[in-house]
Amino acid sequence: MAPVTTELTSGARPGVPTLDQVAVLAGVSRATVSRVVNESPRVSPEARVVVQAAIEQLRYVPNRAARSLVTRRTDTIALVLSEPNSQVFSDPFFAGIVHGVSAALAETELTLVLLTARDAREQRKIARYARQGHVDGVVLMSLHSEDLLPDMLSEVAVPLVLCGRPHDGREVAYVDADNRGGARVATEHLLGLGRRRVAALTGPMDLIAGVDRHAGWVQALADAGHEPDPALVVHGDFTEAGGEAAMVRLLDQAPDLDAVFVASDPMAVGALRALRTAGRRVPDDVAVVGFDDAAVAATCDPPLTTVAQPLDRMTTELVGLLRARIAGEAGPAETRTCPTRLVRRASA
Amino acid sequence: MAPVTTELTSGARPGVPTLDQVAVLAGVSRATVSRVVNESPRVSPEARVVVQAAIEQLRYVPNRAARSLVTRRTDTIALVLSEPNSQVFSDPFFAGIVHGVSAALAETELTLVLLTARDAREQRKIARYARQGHVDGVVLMSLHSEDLLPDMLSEVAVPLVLCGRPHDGREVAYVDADNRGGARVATEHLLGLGRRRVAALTGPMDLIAGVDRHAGWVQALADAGHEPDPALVVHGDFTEAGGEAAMVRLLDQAPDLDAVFVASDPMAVGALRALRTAGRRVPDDVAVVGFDDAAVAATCDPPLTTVAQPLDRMTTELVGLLRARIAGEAGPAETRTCPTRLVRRASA
DNA sequence: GGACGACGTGGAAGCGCTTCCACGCCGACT
DNA sequence: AGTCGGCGTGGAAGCGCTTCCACGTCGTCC
Repeated sequence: MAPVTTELTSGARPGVPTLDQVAVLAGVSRATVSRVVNESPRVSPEARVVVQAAIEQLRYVPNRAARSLVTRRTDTIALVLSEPNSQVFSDPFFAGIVHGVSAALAETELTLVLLTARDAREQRKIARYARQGHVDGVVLMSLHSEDLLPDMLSEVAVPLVLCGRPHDGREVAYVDADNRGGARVATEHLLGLGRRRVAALTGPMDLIAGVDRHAGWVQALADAGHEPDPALVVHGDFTEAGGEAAMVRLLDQAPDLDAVFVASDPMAVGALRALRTAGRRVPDDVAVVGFDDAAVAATCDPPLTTVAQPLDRMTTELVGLLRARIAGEAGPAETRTCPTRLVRRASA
Repeated sequence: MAPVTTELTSGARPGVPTLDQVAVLAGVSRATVSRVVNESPRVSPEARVVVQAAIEQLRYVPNRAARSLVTRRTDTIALVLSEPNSQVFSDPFFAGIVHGVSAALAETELTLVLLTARDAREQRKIARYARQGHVDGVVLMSLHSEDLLPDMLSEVAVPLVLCGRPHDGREVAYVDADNRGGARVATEHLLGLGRRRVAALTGPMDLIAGVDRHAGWVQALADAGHEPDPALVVHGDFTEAGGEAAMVRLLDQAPDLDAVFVASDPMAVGALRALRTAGRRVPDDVAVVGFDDAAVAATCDPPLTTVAQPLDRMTTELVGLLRARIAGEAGPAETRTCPTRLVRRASA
């Protein structure tokens, strides 16, 4: 009897044993094996031991497709990077978020998959992926203003948390740094140094972080009674090369600037280079504050005063919010805005 | 009749229609719908039209778990980054590979998931993930010498291609740049410039790219009749900060050096900074050649002469090899070594 | 004109798993 | 001593899909 069953079910993939085979070997039913695997309390200690031995011996691993077909769970969450510019992919902030989320998940049974979408076509592919039930939840980052993914994923009704607040103020769970507050503090620091012409080298204005950091700069200047001067702002793209080019333009537009708030550290590194090339000393002639507190901020020349984001906290919140939503415990659209902190170094 | 069936099977997830519902709506059997979905030729044009309309109307998407339970395919491949140092994650080379593989897959029905493993525990998690049948194939990159993943994945018997040749010369499919040749050409270029004391700032020696690039430098010097001088080599870690520190050490060990081959562009940027700080002019006092042809190589000061790797070609080969193996067409352990190219700029 | 393929279709089995339900066993009550 | 409840267990259904097989229904060939 038993051998027949074994042969029948093991034929196709000898390397991958099934529940049945474990059950046969352990001399119990499939139901019991399943209970042991899923740590149900309704199993006697003896049965548990026997089954575990059989699992060990066969090196049994449950088939995920079969399991998720019935449980409708996958124990997988996706981190979607919606970014046409592949260079931004190597931005230390993204790397930090990916690293942090991955670390926050390490202790759990959840697996992280990273998906990238460079255009509408790939966005659709990702929405389909989610719709097909490949993942239990999604974290969306680097959202551009006209991004379709939030809409598409809402429609799919998959648990969703954004990294960065949404552009349109829609009801959706998100975690963000206090970009506006951080930029304001950075600018106030520059003003406190006695600088009168504080420029801004912003990020892309279709990224909410770009918008908010710009807004923080505007606010600090306004609070200090400064007139807004369009010559003092140039928009960058968060890359080092972009930062250098933008700084060149800024020096051209406003040769009398004596300080600049740069919306990201990679851009600030580029800006430092442009300033050096232009013969401006940092911080003597031009004080510089960056944003991110990336590794490079501590090692560049001069070391960069910058705004640190609490990456650990952000990623923990991200994962917490998403898990709560997956568990169905979540209220509507919880949000978390994490405080930033000015890190003083030599550049300002 | 029909309504009953519909209700029975649609109960749980009203938003996600099943094959049955499509079949009922189209007035055909599930088998026929399945054939249409899978583009089988054995369907009449009329049936096809009707079914497609029903699919459209219901916004039907096949359930991946159910499908892969029977087909034993997932249409997903994993790119595994086995790297404890999270900073390396933002290395432009990795970003380029991820981007390229993702692009090469864009035209196919395959989805790319990115997995990272920082320690043995996470490596085991990934092996389990593969063993559970979540992916059809795996690309492994950034392999350290004592990495367990190649062994674990071979055991799982999942189609596998390495990005970078294996340390132990084992039989396994891989794609790699001609790191050794590139390093040799770079060093020969330095020698051709008349430099006599050509140092090497290597990558980590537990990464095969680090080993091979070092070997190329050694070979070029040997070919030119130079005695090996341990003072001329320092090991770095592929990061900018590491490159800077290593350059400082190198200048200390060999103050008379007049050229340096740096095994990666981020390190070269750090090295340039160290050289400037030390008051050495580039290329006048010290000529510098990097490796990667990262974006930063063109924009740094001075622009970096560097060795370009054919990323497009490498990622195309990677995907091609893996797909062939998944399809079962592959012979044993095919390999591809892609030629590199010296890009001349101002630093050497 | 009758047998024979080819072709499109539907029925049904089964992929590996979870979970509901029923069953039998035991100790603890009345 | 008889009944009851709890507990561990096995049987069986069913998750949504693919695919084998059998079954008409044609057009075609001798």
